[in-house]
Amino acid sequence: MSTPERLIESTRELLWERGYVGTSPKAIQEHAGAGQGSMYHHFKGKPDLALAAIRRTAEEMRATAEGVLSSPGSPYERIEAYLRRERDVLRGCPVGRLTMDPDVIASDELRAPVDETIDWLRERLAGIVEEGKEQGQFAPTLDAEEIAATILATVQGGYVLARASGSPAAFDTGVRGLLALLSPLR
Amino acid sequence: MSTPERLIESTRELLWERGYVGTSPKAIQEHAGAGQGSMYHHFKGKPDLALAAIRRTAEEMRATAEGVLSSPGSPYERIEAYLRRERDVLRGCPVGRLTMDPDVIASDELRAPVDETIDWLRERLAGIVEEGKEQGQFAPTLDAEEIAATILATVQGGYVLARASGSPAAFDTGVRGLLALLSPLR
DNA sequence: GTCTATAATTAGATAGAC
DNA sequence: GTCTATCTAATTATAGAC
Repeated sequence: MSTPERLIESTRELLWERGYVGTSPKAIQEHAGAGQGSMYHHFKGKPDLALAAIRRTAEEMRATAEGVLSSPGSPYERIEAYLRRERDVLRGCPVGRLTMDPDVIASDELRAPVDETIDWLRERLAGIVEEGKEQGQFAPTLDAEEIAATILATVQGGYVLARASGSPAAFDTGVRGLLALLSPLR
Repeated sequence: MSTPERLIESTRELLWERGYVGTSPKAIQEHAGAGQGSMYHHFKGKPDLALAAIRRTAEEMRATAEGVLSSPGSPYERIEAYLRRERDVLRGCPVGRLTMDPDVIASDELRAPVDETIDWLRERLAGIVEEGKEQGQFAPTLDAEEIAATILATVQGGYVLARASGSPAAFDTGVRGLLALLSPLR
């Protein structure tokens, strides 16, 4: 892997684990096996490198979600597949965790990829819920945008519950509750 | 206010805004108007002070939640009151945000108050859902523990959506979706 | 109890040799 | 492109005077 590549990938991992505030250029350099001069040659500084890392993480998450959401099956089944998809629950969401970072939120540039990804996901889910309403799988009284926000919030909040308790179980419990509420059988 | 008090209150505010990793002893001292020597006289160091701050924040959150959840009304109404209670949405949850802090999660002592508070809240909500099932307000097929986890996750995740978009609206949208799914009328 | 002095380490970056 | 040297400020303390 090229040096810029290693720097970006290292930044992605450290951002996921320690957030922006908790990630120092030195730590990135050590993790990437690159010198200081090398880092500042390829990137303007920490924000520049973080932006590249965040953009890539956001892109990847979107691709993963699209893969699950566009799979065959009924709207309910696709939402279930998204909710039950394998996740590294205790590591948290690599995109969502950035919203708790004061420096990311303070920068419009760094926040943009986060905002866009979550917004895209919400719209994508809303479309599927709408489909489900048309097919009679979901009650016509439900608001697709609202349900989409609830689904996303349950996932993002599930990470919080799991990390608080130190076990992925809490995530799954919350997901099962939501699926029960959404279930077309009830 | 006494110096230790001011130090604890300052730490609480900074932890809420910048997290543990992003909060320096110096920032705490400046915010509290206390000198360095003063801080190290009253507390062993940053972790000791943070523990006092986190414990108090957890206690306060529990008291606030109990106030809303023990108010008169049906189970659904009390859950609705909890979900709709006034919040400083864009600041995030002062307890939940700590779960994204690597140093808090790495320390059993610092994580304990967070874990206990969230766990207590989940049990408290589960009891109310159970009540609702007994009264026929919620379907008997629902699992109270699961629904409680979903409610808490929706709240915690709502903060994430709101901070990503920079607007409290996303929080409210997710809450409305959940209330629609829980509604005894549907 | 509070203050100042001191100190080892890191953060975040620039300059310039190679 | 990568490296080392250098720099300013901040971090997280400890020591000891007042």
